[in-house]
Amino acid sequence: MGRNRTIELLRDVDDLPADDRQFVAALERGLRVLRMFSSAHETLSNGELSRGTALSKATISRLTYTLSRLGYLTHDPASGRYRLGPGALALGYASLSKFDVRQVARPLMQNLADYAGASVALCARDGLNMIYLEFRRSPNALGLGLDIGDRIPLATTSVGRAYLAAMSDEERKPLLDEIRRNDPSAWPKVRRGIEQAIRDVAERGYCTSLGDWVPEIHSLGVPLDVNSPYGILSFNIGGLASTLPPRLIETDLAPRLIGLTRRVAEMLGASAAAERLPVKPVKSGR
Amino acid sequence: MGRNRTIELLRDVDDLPADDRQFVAALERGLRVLRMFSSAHETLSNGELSRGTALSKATISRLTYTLSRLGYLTHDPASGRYRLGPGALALGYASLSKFDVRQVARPLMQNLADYAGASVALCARDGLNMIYLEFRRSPNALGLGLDIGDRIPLATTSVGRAYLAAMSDEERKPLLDEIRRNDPSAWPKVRRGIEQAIRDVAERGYCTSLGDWVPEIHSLGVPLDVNSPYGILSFNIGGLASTLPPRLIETDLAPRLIGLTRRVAEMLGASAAAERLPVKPVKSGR
DNA sequence: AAAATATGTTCCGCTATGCGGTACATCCAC
DNA sequence: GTGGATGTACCGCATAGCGGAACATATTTT
Repeated sequence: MGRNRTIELLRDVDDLPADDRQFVAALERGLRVLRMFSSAHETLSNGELSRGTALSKATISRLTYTLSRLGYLTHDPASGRYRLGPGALALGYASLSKFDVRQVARPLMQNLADYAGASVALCARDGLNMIYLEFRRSPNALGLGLDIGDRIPLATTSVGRAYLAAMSDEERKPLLDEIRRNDPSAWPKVRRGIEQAIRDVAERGYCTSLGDWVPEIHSLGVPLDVNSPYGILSFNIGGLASTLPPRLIETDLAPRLIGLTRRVAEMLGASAAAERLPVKPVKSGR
Repeated sequence: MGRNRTIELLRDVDDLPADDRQFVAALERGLRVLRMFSSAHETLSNGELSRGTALSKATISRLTYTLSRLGYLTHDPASGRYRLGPGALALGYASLSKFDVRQVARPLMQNLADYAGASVALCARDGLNMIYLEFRRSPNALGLGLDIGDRIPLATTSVGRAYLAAMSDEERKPLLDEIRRNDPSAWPKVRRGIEQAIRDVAERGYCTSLGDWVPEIHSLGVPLDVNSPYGILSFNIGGLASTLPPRLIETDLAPRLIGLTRRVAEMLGASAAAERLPVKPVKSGR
């Protein structure tokens, strides 16, 4: 039966088509737990995990036990709290390190961040979020305490909207559906923001979010449509509203961020080169 | 057995006490899959994964499907191969970024790497491996293509032995048992190396591995016994045998690496400060 | 050209798995 | 003390998810 035609978009957690004989739920649950750890929650207790993941206490207990045995979490016996262990590190870093857009973009991002007295980020999509791949900020910039690996919403941030604006209509459609389903009550407003962004990107090359996500934060985003394994990427400049007034964005920062994006895109002509090492069988010990 | 032409870093801690009512096996299997991806294997096919993890084809197929849906892997339809997706990144990076030993040590490590024309690494233990937390190398140094997040064996490398040397006898005991069980035939030789290292560290503050892991690689290691969430850490200098002759190590490099370690340890007086944010319940959507 | 290999996906029966309710054990605060 | 948290352990039961095999599909061999 050749019915597996659907494009593999990364459907986010939460909506499991339930009756999927292929889906390994226990794995998903375990990853839900790991996912809770971010720069905002360096350490978490079983209780917090249970609340944050909507999994039963017993289940969490088993999962944290398993993850600890495997080195993905470490347990602080004194506080009874967990934090990411050395094992977790290997996962993420491997993908980051060889990802050359970052190397190329980093110095330019730092310059612009310093110039604007704000922060500049490079993001990819992860479900209904945008995830920080690279992040530079001006030393004296105030802002949210974000860092590489953190996630921010897709629908209400400028990076997210820039991302959406760069997609083809067919790709965007299902994603918008999901956003709507995810929070129907917010949808009318969210939708307007996105449509505006699509127009803005088409006409001026950038879009904004002036307090649409966090009231006191302004930001602008520009998509980078380059052939990366993570698909479309996008840049933003973000900071306090007072630092980034609309006029400044429009006349000065937007052209600069667009320029940055253009230069990065140019520098990425020669990439690729996939090496494929053979993988030896592992003795099935156990 | 055959020559180790390709270095297999991913040997897992294969021996789990099996009958553990608390242990979630499906989760472990899924993580085994993610773990296969490293700087040596940027992309992998289902077949390679099946071989490398000793899991059945059907199981791998289900796991890669699940991981892809969740954004931890991305699938390249053309080649049929997987690579780590944006989701994976969030895991590792969160733990790395806030880990201040790295910030402190990095510049010193770079200096020493440049001076020695070799590479310098900071490692923690992950099962029976040492994992690279930070890594600096001289621009013109040849060596293994390692990077942050990669793993190398505990028992035959200098960092690993330095780590072992810094443990208390009671802690070390079970670990040594595990090493022995993991490869009984190699044990006599491995054991001698470790005992030598323990003596060396006690008497001179460092230990070496002169080709004990990879024939043409020499290295020396120094433990850093500081109160970190990852437990004991250790530094190494590593490079080609011709670059790191024993005499040079003994007279020049060892004192320098010990000095580096000492300085890092001193700088880490004022650390700690744990912030604990509350965790809001998640609407149990589903 | 098959035919032979190697690859990945799907199907399906069976059992071990892992889920969650409950009970138990601590630890706080008051 | 009691009441409210917290985390672990137990255990019955449904089902998740495992693996062998059948089925596709691509790649190479003859």
